[in-house]
Amino acid sequence: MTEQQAVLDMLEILECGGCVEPAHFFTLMRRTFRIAHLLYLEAEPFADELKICRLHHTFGAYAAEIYRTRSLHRIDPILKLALGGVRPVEWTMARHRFPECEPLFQSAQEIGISTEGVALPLPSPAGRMALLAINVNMSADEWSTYRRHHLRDFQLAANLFHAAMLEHAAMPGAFSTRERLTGRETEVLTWAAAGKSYWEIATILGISERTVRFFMTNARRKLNVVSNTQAVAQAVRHALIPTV
Amino acid sequence: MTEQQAVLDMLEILECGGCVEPAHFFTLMRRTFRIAHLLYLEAEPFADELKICRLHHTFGAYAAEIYRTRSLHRIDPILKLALGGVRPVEWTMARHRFPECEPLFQSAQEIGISTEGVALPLPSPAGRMALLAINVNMSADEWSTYRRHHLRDFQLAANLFHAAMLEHAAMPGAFSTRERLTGRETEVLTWAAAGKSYWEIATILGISERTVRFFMTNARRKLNVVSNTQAVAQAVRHALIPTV
DNA sequence: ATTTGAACTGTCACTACCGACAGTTACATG
DNA sequence: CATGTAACTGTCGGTAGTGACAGTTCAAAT
Repeated sequence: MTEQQAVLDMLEILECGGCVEPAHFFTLMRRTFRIAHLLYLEAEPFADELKICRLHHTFGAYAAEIYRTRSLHRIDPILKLALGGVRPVEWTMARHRFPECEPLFQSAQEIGISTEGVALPLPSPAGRMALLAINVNMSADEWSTYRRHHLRDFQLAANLFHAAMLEHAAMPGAFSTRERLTGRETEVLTWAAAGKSYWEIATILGISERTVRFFMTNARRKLNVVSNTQAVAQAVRHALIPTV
Repeated sequence: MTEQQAVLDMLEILECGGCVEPAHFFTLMRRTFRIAHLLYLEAEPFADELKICRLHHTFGAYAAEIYRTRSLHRIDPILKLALGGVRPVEWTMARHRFPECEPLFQSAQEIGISTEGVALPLPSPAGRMALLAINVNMSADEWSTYRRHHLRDFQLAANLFHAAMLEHAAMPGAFSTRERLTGRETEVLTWAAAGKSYWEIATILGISERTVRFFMTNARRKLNVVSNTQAVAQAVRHALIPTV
């Protein structure tokens, strides 16, 4: 019961935003739970590539070196599953479902890293994804029980830490200087994103082609872009127009 | 402790994917916890509008009617906060921070709905957002303690249910028929999304303008679209190109 | 009552885009 | 060796997009 109390206390600390340092969070987690290692990754997935935005972990430089030099990210099923879904990914489950990823787990064993753990997907707004991977030094049975009791703690802790990370570094604030688009500008952009030409949009909206171009020009100016194509890319990225 | 057991059992049921019916999930939640009402909303936010994709709740038709006729969605701070962030939103906190939303809480009291609760943001891939709102019939003190103990359960349950909903209806499968884009096609699309013309892209990539058009044509064909603008919109939506 | 912003329209000249024609080269896979 | 895929290039003719010129109308806000 005193353990329960420690967990609740830790979650309260996290919720009050008292933890934006990854190292601090990792220490807190390892002190509260029987966790061997932690990894937090924020990335932008596109096609089958990954653009890493933030990466923090406790596996050490040597493990990272091994992972990089052997290009293990190419076969890592945990990355694939966690950044592509919203459900917790059990490491052993991933291992059995993707036989081609054996080199990854064998490399881990080589350098003395356990192969039991779970990865929690943390979807973020704006198409980015993150994950918190938790690695434990336990037997399969032990882990099964431990996981059952603490997955909820892991999930909430991960969410709160992720929230703190996002709020902390939401600073790139390049989009605040943006003028608001009017209703017509949004409509015109929406139809352009659907592949309609000026003439078609004019017909759809029941206005003249010249007027469509007028709205589009205003939209380009407000978005600070040089072509309709770029305007639509911006609008989709910043969720300024709905999916049709 | 038997209550703890019930909670763990419920979470296990959810994790095994045994619950994709919202009504079923709501019943399970209300049986396991002291919850008055639940609401699950999946929506696509754009500008300050909302496109509702899925909505399930237990508040009843009358409450929904009141909410709609009085346009309470316009002032609802819970929608705004939960669909714009990743941190749990406490109802009373929202009420105090946004004085202009009083009509919402007064309407709730009018029809006998408690004003204590929490909303859990559930970010989804592809720019969509969802939330699970939990409404309880408790005094502020009671709720404070209850919430402290069970927020982690709510969060995990919400995540697992949300995952089940996404997996269940990911079927609109319009994008599975899509051919994979090659490296050059992706590059060309990326630069087009950045507002570059064919000539500029050709210069950047060190190839002829004709070749740029060749790649773009292939990309349009593969994406089944009619213009570069539409191609870029599609590519951004399906996360086929990185943010530059 | 004036100002502001959104919605709307027209013409001209230039540039960018797009489809259809018809190819070459290099590399991997069966 | 054949097949396939990616990367690459050229030309022609038509359509679409873009900037700069110069306006009107209507409703809401100051």
